[in-house]
Amino acid sequence: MDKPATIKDVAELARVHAATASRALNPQTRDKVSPRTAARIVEAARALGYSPNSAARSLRTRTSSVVGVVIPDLRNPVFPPIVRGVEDALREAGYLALLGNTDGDAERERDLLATMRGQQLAGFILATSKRDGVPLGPDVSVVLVNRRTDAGDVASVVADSGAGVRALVNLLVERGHSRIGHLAGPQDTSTGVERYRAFLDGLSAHGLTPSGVEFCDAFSEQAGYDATRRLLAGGVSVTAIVAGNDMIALGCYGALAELGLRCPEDVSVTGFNDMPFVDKQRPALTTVRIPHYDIGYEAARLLLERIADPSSPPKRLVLPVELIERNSVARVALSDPPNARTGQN
Amino acid sequence: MDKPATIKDVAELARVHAATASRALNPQTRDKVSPRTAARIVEAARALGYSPNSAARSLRTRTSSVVGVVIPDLRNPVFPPIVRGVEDALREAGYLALLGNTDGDAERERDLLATMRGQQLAGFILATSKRDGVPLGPDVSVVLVNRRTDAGDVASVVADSGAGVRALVNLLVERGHSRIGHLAGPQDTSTGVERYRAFLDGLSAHGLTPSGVEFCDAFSEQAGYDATRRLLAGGVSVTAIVAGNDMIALGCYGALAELGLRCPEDVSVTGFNDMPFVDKQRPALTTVRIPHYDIGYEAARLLLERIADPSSPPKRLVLPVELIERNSVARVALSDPPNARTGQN
DNA sequence: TTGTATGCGTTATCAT
DNA sequence: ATGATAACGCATACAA
Repeated sequence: MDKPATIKDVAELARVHAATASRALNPQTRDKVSPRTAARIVEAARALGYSPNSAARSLRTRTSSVVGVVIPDLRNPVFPPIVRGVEDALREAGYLALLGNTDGDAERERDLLATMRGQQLAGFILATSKRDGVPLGPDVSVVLVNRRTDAGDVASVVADSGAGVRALVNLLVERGHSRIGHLAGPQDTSTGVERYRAFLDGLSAHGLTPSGVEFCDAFSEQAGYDATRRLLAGGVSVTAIVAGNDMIALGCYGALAELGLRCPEDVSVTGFNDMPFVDKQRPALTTVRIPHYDIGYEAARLLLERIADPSSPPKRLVLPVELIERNSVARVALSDPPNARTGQN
Repeated sequence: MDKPATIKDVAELARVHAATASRALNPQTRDKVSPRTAARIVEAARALGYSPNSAARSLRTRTSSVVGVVIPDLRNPVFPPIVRGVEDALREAGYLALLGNTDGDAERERDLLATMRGQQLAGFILATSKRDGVPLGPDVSVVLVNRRTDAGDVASVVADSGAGVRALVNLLVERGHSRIGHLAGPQDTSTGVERYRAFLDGLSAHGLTPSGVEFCDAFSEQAGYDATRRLLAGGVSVTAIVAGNDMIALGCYGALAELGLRCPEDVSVTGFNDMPFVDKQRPALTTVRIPHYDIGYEAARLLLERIADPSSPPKRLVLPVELIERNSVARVALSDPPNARTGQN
């Protein structure tokens, strides 16, 4: 009894034919067999520790209970909760997650997708950040995370970045800021451009214009540091900086400290993502919390829906974000000469 | 031409039999076919965009190029780099990673392993933390991470926790500390007991005994906070605390601050793991860096070795750790009455 | 309701 | 060196 039991073994023990056992064991077709024999078969399966051979099943049904999950890099702290959410939703449905990292490299992504396609996967969850098209045919189910194609024919789940940035800008304006700069994320990522646009929109809603924008070539601390140095070297004077994400904000902290500028007394800083431990920084970072786990969970739910009914229209989910006020935003000091237009709202 | 090409299509185009095509396309058996026809077959495969159906292959060969990776929770910051290392090593060998979280629940682990076993996986990497036996037969290849069975018949990769803790204790003693307490991790985890034992050993190597030990019921900030309160509520006076890991150390920071104790001036604190951002805490945490990525990478290498040659003896790898000195350890103040035995080394 | 027959795509064995 | 054949385990169309 070394080898795992097959459905034939189960059938034999239950004294039925393999086809009957198959029907009894499959929830889909269970009602096609009498309750009495079904119970006997289930019992036999349990006794033998039967677990179906998924390779055989996949070969036969041309699909599997495995979903490909492709992300840039698991070490980026936004992805673990997303992947965890995906995995939880998948497991509830009896599905498994096949994980792959691309490091944002288009070729790696193609290779990985090609390899995975050979695995008869039921679908894909793509969280890669570049904005180019989806390199998969229309026959496979796909859900995009943190990213949307310009064409609306692919399901996606994103956070409402725009609302988050506008909330940040509103907070700043409420606190009396009018000279506000932006450390924008890479403009070849959808989050980077969305937040940049929302920053512009949020400002203009208050009749303001940006006091300086610098673009980061990565969502990294180093890039944030460099961009801050550039922003301030240009002689622009700001009382607040909206960073493209938390990492960039942390880099900004470092540059500010080096420049002898205090945060938040001299310049307020905001982040984006609410990564672990930004609440423990000095000062604790005011930022926007993104429901990463929920994004992953809902993405998997959406994918499961599409797998169950491929003809269903691809939904595009936008999840709300939450403003997290901490200590990196201060009311602009009275000694700081207020902008002439300050009284207007 | 909707459906993906099969090996039969390739064979037809190359005007050979499917069996020949199979031989030509498989690196293992390529030399059993003439170079001329082999080239023709490879060309045909490329022309048709042929990619083998892994379900059929798995069904036939009773194995696959997929490895199961089981961890407690991806959101625990030690796991992402481990999983990334695993994935990189696997991909270099053309393998894929099937990921599952157990939340440390034994039943969940059993279920997951049962589900995965049905997938004809080539092997498993288990990073679950409980110390009980491995719930898999001897026929499947397994490598343990951060954990070893008491029996030495299973391959494993661990960090040298003992050396790390001893380095921490040595540092503390060098700095004049002799009243040292320990916030031990859960004693049903191998890391928890290993570090506890190493703490005792390290101390006794200097002729010291612990000035207090409290056990945490989890490797969490809250548990660290609670344990610190208990330790100090007992009236014990320590000048240094060795925490079971970084999270516990962070909880310790919190409790100390609440008690009006300054770190490191009043009490020094050490962590373990060197999680992201502990270098940005106040004070920056002195800790031990574990080569998480390498652990994952080497674990996958070991597994691949065992898959290639199941009769090879199960290796047990111990990777070196690195002491990271930052600002949470101070020389004990002169005003603090030194222990009578201080002069002994 | 249950049994029979067939094929999914691949590779291993045997024959040529 | 290549071809023919069978079998891996399962699910389904069809027959009973």
